[in-house]
Amino acid sequence: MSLRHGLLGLLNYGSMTGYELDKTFKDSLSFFWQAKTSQIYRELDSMEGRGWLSSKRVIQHEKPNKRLYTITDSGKEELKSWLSTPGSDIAGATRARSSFLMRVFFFGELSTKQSLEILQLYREKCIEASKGMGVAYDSISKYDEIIADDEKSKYWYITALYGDTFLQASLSWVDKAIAILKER
Amino acid sequence: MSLRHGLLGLLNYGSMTGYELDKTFKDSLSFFWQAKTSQIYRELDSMEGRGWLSSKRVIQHEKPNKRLYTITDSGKEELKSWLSTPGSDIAGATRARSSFLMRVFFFGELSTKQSLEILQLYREKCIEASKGMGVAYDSISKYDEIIADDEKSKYWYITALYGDTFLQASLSWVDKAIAILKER
DNA sequence: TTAATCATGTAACACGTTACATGATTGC
DNA sequence: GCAATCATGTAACGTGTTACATGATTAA
Repeated sequence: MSLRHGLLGLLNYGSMTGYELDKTFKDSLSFFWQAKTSQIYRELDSMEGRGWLSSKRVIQHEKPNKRLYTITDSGKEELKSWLSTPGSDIAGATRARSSFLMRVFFFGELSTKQSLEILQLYREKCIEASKGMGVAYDSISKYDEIIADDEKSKYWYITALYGDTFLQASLSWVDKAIAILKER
Repeated sequence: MSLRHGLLGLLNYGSMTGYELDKTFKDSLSFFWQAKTSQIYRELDSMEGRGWLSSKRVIQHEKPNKRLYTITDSGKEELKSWLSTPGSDIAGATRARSSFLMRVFFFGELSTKQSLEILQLYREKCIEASKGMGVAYDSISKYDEIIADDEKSKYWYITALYGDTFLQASLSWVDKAIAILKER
C-alpha cells in the first residue's frame, strides 16, 4: 500500500499532527496519490499499531488539542525497505488508470458533437492544470527552504517535472483526438 | 463507478459470458482500468440485481456450463446517461495516480546509484510497454472486423493513441530524470 | 455575520485484492 | 505427462469514499 508509505516519508522529514500531514500530503503528493482526511487519521492509527509511529497528545488552550506523530526506528526501516524494493508498482506505472479514457473508448455511442464537447472540456482542464503547476513548484521551493536538502528537493523537482510532461502529453493527445473527430 | 460501466459498454456490443467479458476487458480496457476476474463476476451479479442485465444459463456437454449476459433497455439507458455526464472523472484525468511517482518523491533517502537503477528499470518497462502497443492496435483491428463500425473503432484508435502518447511522455521524462541525476 | 481555518475523529458503505475450490479438455 | 484453456464462483480482508459530529478563533 502507498498511503502508508507516503505518510511515513513525510513524517521522516519531521514530526507532524494528522492535520498537518493531511495538508502536507495534499500540497505535495496529491498529484500522484489522493487521500481523504478520514483515511489519513485511520491510517495513522493503524501505523501506530504496527509500531512505525509514536504519538503524543499536545494540550493547547487557545486552539483544540492535537496529537503529534513521530516516526520510530522501525518506521524508518520500513520506509527504506519500501523504497528499495519497487515491486509491482513499476509495472503499473506504465499504464494510465483513467476512468475518463474508459469513457472515451465508448464514445461511439454518443454523437460526434457531444464527444467533441467533452474532449474540449478535458482540454481546458489540462490547460488549467498546466498553469497550476506553478503552484507545485512554489510549494517545492517553500519546503526546500524549510528542509534545505538538495538531495531531497532534487527528487521533488523531478516529480514535478513528471507532472508537466504528463500534462503536455495529455494536451497534445487531446488535440490529435479533436483533429481526428473534425477531419472530413 | 467505472468497472460497472465498462462492462455495460462491452455488453452493449453483444451478449457475453463472464469469462468472455473478463478476457475482452483485459484485451481492450486494461490499459486504463484493471479488474480481477472475481470482481467481474461479483459486479455482473450486482448489475443483474439493478436490472441492467439479464442472464441465461447455457448447458454445455463437452465444456462446463456457462451464463450468458445480455444488456437490458434499462442498462442501455444507464450507459448513455453515464457517457453523457462526465462528472468528476474529467478532473481526475488531469492527475496521474501513481505509487511509483510517490516513491520517486522520496528517493532522497536512497543513494543516487540506487535511484538510478530503479529509474533505469522503469525506463526498460516503458520501452517494453511501448513495443507492446502493437498488440493493442492488433486487438482493435480484430474487434473492428467483428463489429465493423467506424464510429466505434475510431474511438478505440483514439484511446490507443493515448497509450502511445503517455508512454512516449513517460520515456522522455525518465530520460530527463536520469540526465539530472547523472549531471555533475 | 458568514466563511474559513484549526483539529479531531466515527460509522457505514463501496470497491479492489488475495486466496481458495473444482474439474474436464486440448495442445506441446 | 504437464500446462494452459474453459468456466464459474465464495470468503475474507484491505483500501477508498461519503456522511456525520463538534466547536472555538480569525479574517473579509
